[in-house]
Amino acid sequence: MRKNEIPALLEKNGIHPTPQRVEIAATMLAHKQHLSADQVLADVRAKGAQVSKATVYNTLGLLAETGLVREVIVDPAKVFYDSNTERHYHFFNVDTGRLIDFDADLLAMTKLPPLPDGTITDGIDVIVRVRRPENVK
Amino acid sequence: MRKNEIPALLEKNGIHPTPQRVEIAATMLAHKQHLSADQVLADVRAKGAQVSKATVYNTLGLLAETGLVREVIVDPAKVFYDSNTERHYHFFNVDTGRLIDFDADLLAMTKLPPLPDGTITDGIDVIVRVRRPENVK
DNA sequence: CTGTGTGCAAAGCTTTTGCACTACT
DNA sequence: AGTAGTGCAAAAGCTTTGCACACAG
Repeated sequence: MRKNEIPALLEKNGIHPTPQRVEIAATMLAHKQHLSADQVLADVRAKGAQVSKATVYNTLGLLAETGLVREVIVDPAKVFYDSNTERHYHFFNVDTGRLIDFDADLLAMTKLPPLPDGTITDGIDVIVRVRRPENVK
Repeated sequence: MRKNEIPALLEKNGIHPTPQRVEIAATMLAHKQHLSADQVLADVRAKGAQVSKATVYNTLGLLAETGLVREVIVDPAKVFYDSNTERHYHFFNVDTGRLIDFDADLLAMTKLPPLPDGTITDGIDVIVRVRRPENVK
């Protein structure tokens, strides 16, 4: 996604495109990637933009609400934001902290259990935790 | 599990059964349940035991390492510890923060994608996020 | 001039770390 | 006395909140 398309995209999703928000969204949406909040902060600062950590969090929250990015919760230490919004699941390498996508079609989930009463599905996360073999603890 | 069985259980898993650890393990393993660290702390304090938050964290970490409890990461705000160690997955109600087990057999996962090179599976988490219908944002 | 919306400093959490202390050898 | 292991106060780190400011009507 090119940066000059960002303001229109934000507007279309009901987000007022301020300079900080455009910068943050441009960083997130440049490629399909997984970034933590402080990686985003480092990236936008590296480009010379002046943004606070709080604004990064708030903006990523907005993007997540509108579905432009997705929160991935695998590591207690920090949330990842994923700019790949297609149906997919994740490998999480517990040794390296690295997150890798895999297409939802590669995992056949044929039946689902009955949902708790009075609820509807909001999303399904599948996390395959992997590590290197002979991992000496 | 009865409390007087706890010390032997800990010992069998290579954990020296100190009074604090026994108290924490007894709370966790009393029923199949999901507790956060500070719920555990509140419980053991309610029983009159004198334990610090740090010890609760360290002990839950030990229990998780030996497989007596399982970490469940669904909520960025806090980790849950699950005393149900059988194969199962989770519903997570995003409105209430409530976590509900469902048996692994209720979800048929017939194929798995090829793992990243040089890794082996460490575990698979499935989280079905649910919410109440007509949730007005 | 008033009201809505934005960005950020500061506060609030959860979790980790380093150290004093204990309990054995 | 020396050593290994334990519990906790304090530190660290991530995330949220409340407020000052800016801007539109």
